[in-house]
Amino acid sequence: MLQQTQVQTVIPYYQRFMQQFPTVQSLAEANEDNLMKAWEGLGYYSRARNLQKAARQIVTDYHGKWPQTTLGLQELSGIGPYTAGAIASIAFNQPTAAVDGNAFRVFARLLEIDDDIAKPQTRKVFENVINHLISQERPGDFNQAIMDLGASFMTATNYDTDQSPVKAFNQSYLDGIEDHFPVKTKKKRPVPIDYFGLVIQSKKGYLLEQRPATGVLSHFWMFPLFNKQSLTDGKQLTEPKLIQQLESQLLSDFQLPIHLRKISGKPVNHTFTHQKWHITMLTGQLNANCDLSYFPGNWVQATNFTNVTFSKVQSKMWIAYQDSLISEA
DNA sequence: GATGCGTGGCC
DNA sequence: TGGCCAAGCAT
Repeated sequence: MLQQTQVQTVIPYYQRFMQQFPTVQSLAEANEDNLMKAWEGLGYYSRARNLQKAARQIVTDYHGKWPQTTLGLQELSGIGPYTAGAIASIAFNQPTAAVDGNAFRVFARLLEIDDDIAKPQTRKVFENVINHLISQERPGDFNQAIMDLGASFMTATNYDTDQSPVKAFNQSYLDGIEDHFPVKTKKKRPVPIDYFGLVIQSKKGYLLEQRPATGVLSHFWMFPLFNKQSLTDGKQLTEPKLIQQLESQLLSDFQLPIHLRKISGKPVNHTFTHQKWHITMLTGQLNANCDLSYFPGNWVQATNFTNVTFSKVQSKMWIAYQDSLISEA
């Protein structure tokens, strides 16, 4: 849970999760819907699937006994160099580095290491240094202390090194160049993508579509999204023309005769690490007698939405739709 | 080795 | 608002 996620965010999820799945065995046997529901809102959902895979590996391949070395631990799904080091040092007292973002930041500043921490190969530099410095007696406490330093006095921005207990060892601070470290190249901006989001209701419920097994929000059930770019085949069309195009596509591809209209209110925006979605919400009435079975999705009553795991962007679309009903009433 | 993968908080 | 950041990993 703590991979790329702050402790503050994780704590309530962790407590609920451990209550629901108290043992490796229980996690291995968990129902997928329950698992995803327990993870709902935490993000990076492949972590949940990998966690269960790892539990199943431990039960079946390791007969319930954890591997205890960094190399052995990395055989488990979802466990990479950092997590393996953290488990090996904290749980099994192995004197091995756990290099996370905190460790990068702390040691880059302490030792003025100017390798670009955005590059994968740089991790080896830090592992080498830390494996020479780490306490042989209390390796877990050592790694935790580094992470706590990085999360308190030596944060990425607004750090307060003057109050730090290790300032006397902080070379970049002593040299007055702490703001030069760590060196980290910038990430690309999220790519903007325009969608229509469809809220279509029949007597059987709202139409939800399952996203493919790969890519953003894989496996999640959402209101159907249509990429405007692929809808027009690259051509520039006015919005009414675009909506007409979508209507005819729904009819020809899925036998859904429908008149679409924009809902009131603002479009839904949602930014992921690499994509920025701008969703124009549409709704419309279906002909009561049309056959609903051609569209590759499910019709779900709103009363059953609590049983479906919603991503943040799906929640936003649902809220936007409900708000539009209120303001139009 | 670069890219994709969520969400929330901060300024 | 937009950019950056957060106890990274799989492909």
